[in-house]
Amino acid sequence: MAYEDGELVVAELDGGAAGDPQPWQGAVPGARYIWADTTRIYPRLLAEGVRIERCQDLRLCHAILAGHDAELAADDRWRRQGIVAAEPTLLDDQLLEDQFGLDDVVAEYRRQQALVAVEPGLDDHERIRRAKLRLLLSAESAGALIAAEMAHHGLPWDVTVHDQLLTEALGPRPRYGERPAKLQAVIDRMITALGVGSFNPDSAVNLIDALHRAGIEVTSTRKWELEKIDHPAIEPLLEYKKLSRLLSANGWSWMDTWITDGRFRPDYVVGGVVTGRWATDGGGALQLPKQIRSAARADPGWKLVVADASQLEPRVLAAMARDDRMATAARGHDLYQGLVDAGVVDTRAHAKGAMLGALYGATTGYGGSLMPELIKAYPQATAVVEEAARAGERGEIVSTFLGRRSPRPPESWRELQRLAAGGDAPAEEVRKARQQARDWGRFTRNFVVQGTAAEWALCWMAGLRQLLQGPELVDPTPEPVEGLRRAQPPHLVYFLHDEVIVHSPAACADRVAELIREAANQAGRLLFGDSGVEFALEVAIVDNYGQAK
DNA sequence: ATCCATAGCGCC
DNA sequence: AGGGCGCTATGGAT
Repeated sequence: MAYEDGELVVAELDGGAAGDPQPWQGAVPGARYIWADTTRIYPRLLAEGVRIERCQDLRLCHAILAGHDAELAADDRWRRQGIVAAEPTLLDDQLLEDQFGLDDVVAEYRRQQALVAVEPGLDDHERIRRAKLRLLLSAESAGALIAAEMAHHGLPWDVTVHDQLLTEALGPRPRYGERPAKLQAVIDRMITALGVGSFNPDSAVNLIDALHRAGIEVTSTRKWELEKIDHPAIEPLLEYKKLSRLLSANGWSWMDTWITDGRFRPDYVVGGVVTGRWATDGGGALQLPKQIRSAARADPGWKLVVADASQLEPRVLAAMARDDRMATAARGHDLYQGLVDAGVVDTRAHAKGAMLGALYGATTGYGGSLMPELIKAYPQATAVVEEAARAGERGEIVSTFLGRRSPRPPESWRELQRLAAGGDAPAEEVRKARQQARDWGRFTRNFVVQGTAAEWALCWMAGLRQLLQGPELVDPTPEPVEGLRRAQPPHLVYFLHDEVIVHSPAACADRVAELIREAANQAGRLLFGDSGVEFALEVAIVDNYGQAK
């Protein structure tokens, strides 16, 4: 079932009848495993205690390369939908095996390699483009391994603490179908204050109707609209919204569904966002509210090492744009303060507003109004996002630093642009077309920075994962007494765009913190070489996640 | 009963 | 006003 060719090791998706010896009796050291889909294979290996050092995930790499090669893109067997159904069944497994034989895996690998190989006769520009793509393919594939390993280990989660938090906020866990006592009390307070009789506060229609009957003129029930109103019912209403959100999104049923054996195991979806960010499939791991983070607790004798990159996106922008002046502002720990110190803006809040405005495409507010200042001070960096926005407005594709490409605007978008460009289009259509073009421009503007930041984060994690396998951290003692868990080295357990958590034995947590910083520096150099940009981190060694930040 | 869009809000 | 997501509940459509 395994095919070896130098460093190339091809592993079939699955093979043989139940009971046959599996192809992996252990990982081949140093080998790069080439396979169709990490999510299909690696969880099973991890369950057997097998850890892989490197892989190439052909499905993920296909998705990236499809933006570069039309012929490859046309082979839609490799699209995610073709490989993983929402809920895979045994039939899907069978179809998959019929669809992808070993030959298909080898052929796809060869085809992908041909697109990124450095061959004689290529000019410098093309060599660099290919080298970046190779790095992106490795980083994405490493991400696939890391996501599976995170799911395997899980974020340590204390359901007792979680239950206490919920009980404190909402009252004791109610019987099925009932409202927690404190939640009901808040509703009662609100209804009394409104004085219009009982209604269902979960229904936006009922709620807005009740507010109107009480003489409160609102057009929506959004928090920020309600906050402006002076009425005794507003305070309990906002409190209700907060509590009901906690209950429905991260309450007891979430706990029952997502916490098993004291671990939170969300399904990360590598490359699940167009920009290259990860998504999750269930569990909402990327929206874990601060309210309940203290339930994420290290095991006894262990620590959580929590690290997040400070102002990652502005730093990434400075590095990818080779903007030395912005790199200088990023030299300190606080890039926004750096902008103030450089005399570009007067306050840190303004610096942050201006920076985020540049990244997201603000046109009004002080974010928008400070753009001229920012452009004057940092022409290099701002040109990168401005050009990306202009390209998007023209319907062009933009690219991250390593070469992940943005999607084409939809056909309906192109149609409207063509119509508006025609000359005799109604003024209303022209206005809509212009609006739509600006919207797409904001998307492409943000794409290049968000996507490159995602690449930095992948490289950071991939490097860290390797450093955590260093001999100093891996306990070499043999398996202890039967039934006891083997001593584990520190391992990644959580990822949130620009933040990681490592679960580490307390004794080596300090060293882990150093390695996280080292990995951040390495990632910066790996992507951008000697850009002069520091990738500052906030690192905390804590017992629970709530103590960080 | 099931699908889909929307409102609203959590995270970066 | 702005970028990217996922999740829950609601309510209309099928």
